Amino acid sequence: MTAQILAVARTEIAEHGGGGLSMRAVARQVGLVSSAIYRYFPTREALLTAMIIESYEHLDAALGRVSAGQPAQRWRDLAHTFRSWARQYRHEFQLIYGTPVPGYVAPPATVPAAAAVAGHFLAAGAGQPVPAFDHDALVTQLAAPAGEFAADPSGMAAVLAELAALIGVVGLELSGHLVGSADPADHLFEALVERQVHTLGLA
Amino acid sequence: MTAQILAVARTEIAEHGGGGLSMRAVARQVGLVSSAIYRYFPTREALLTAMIIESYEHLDAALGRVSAGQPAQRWRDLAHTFRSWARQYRHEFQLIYGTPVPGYVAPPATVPAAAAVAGHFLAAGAGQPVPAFDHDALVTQLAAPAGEFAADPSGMAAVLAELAALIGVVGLELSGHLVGSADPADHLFEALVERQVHTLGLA
DNA sequence: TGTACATCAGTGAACGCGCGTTCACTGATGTAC
DNA sequence: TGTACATCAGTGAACGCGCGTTCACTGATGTAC
Repeated sequence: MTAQILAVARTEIAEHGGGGLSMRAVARQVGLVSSAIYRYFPTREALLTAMIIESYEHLDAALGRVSAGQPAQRWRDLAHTFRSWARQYRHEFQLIYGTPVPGYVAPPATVPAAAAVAGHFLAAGAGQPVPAFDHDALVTQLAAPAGEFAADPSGMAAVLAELAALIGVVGLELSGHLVGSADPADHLFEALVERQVHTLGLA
Repeated sequence: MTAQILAVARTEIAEHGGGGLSMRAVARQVGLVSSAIYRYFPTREALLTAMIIESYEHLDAALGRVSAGQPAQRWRDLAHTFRSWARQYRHEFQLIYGTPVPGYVAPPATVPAAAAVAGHFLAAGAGQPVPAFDHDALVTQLAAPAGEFAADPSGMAAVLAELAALIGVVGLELSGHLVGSADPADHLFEALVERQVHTLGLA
């Protein structure tokens, strides 16, 4: 039943976005009276949190299917998988990386799920120092988190910046900001990824 | 009166985000009865559109205050101005670059305002070819739009990608995704901008 | 095998709310003669 | 200077809606003796 609710909630989000997730609508579609859903999720916020975690795991799983290999190729594959996933599940992407749902604060439970996603990119790209991001203050700041991922701090900084770039391009693409210039964004994305491989020293 | 409505709508968006913009709430705060606001904006969507355009213009004005100078320094200044503006007016930033308000499609009227913002970055950074983005298909795709901005097509591609990176980092920062790693994001941003100056060939 | 009881998934009515939008109206201000 | 009329900003009641959440309840299923 819980699984059924999550499944319906997923389609609801796919249709109306995270902000439009309604307990009553979900209950309706799952064949329950509106109050019955509170037996499974005590609050709208709880359901939203579950959906966010699910989305991270969904993306994590997609990235997990990328085969190991040379770092450069692995980075390319991860990047393209990321974009494909985002295009296919745009509302899930936006649930995770878009504007936070108003009035909602992500509880700590979502952090590990988010970290797992970043982990794929860190594992592929943050193995070695990246000169452009090798600045004292930055390296100091990232020393501890980089340790957790067995990554180089400057490499981690670079990967975070490049992951942000991927998210940025995909976000612009999905929300139509590239219409009239680089839409469809295939070529732009391709070139960006190649530039990243170079910047990260994976080539 | 129209101006007063826009001002109140701005504070409402600052507080509740674009999705939470309510005609009744705005009317209330401007001292009108709820129906009276329809004399000024025929529809919630119309008010939202006005707000989006205002936000672009607001950002455009901030970027316009960046003094001319050497390309590298100009790019740095634009980038930092962009981030400061986004941090100061986070909901306006998200109104523009965040998840589209559900059910809302940006009308063509917003396009020139959006282009003006991009124009600052293009003027500063897209003056010359950028080898990493000098791919046939991409250059062909961007030939026409680059012409409108008197920019080099590969330079334009590079600037679009780098602008997306700025939006991406700022977006992650604002939505708390960097907590636990590169938050506050000052150092990361600094290093990113420096890397961009290099990638764009402005140094 | 049969009875008494606890558990628990689901029901249905109700709460109080805020929303976007319409519509017939009032009443002040301005214009024309 | 005075009257008639048009304009138009703002009013107030109402429409129909969907929402999150609570609460006392029914009724089936399972467990204990």
